[in-house]
Amino acid sequence: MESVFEIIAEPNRRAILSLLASSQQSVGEIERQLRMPQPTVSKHLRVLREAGFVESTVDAQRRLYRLKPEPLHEVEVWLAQFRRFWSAHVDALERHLDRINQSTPTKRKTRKRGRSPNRERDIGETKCKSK
Amino acid sequence: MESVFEIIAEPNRRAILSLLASSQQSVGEIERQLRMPQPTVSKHLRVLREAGFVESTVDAQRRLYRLKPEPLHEVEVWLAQFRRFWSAHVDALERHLDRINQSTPTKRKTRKRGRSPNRERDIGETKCKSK
DNA sequence: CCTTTATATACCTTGACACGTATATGCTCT
DNA sequence: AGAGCATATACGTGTCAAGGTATATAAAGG
Repeated sequence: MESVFEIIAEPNRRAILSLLASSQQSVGEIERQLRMPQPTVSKHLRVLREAGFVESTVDAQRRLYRLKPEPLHEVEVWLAQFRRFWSAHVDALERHLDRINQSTPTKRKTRKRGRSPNRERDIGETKCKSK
Repeated sequence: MESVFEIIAEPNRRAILSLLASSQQSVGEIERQLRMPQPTVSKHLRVLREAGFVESTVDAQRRLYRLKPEPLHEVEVWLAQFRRFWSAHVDALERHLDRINQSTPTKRKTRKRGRSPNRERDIGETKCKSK
């Protein structure tokens, strides 16, 4: 269990984090709200704690867990490199349309040599050129 | 292989995505730049493709892969609920200090009944009060 | 055609991890 | 001290995914 990304890959852990985003919770409260068995909660909390996602405070027999944002920030940072693509959604679509409609979308060394409009075998693929 | 988060949990896949963030690449280029065996690249690309992270374009025998941002945007959206914590780093620290210094942090039905300052067994835990 | 290049897939093995069940630890209150 | 609650941990089990190796598919070029 190394990376931050593996930690948040688990749905239950994400649910716990989301819950703690609103406010700190005891194990029992998490258990009830998320409807998962107590050992499961404890084990996930352990993982989250050791990874620095949460910290706990002892309150009598209870333990109150609250969020620590640092590891999530790490995800945010990784994600930042793609941020320019969000706004580029429409742009990308346009460029895509260009690509399939015309023959000189961007820089291309080889250019169209006449191909028949036969389908690809792999779905999801877009034939763009041939030579 | 369901969720977007499981997809990006894999380090090699994240590397591929990062690489594609700069520009589209052929399988061979990815293979060389990331120093991973070709079947590995192909398999990860397959996962990424089926999850909508990338799309491919046929260029002769090559396949050019490029990024599709939608699934990553999904991560961004999930992450948004924690965004207020980034700036709250310092705030959280302050609140924490408050908590360990005073005796009535929030609502508490039972109140202090005199306890000795013995340490917790679990490291990483912060004793905040006792009763 | 046959070879080379590029990419995809099949098969197998291995290891990690999530879960359930049972149990341990620790605290509180009477 | 004993009962009961809250949380943590140990253990056994099944599943699934990642990696390696080998092979299939397909296009290019001589």
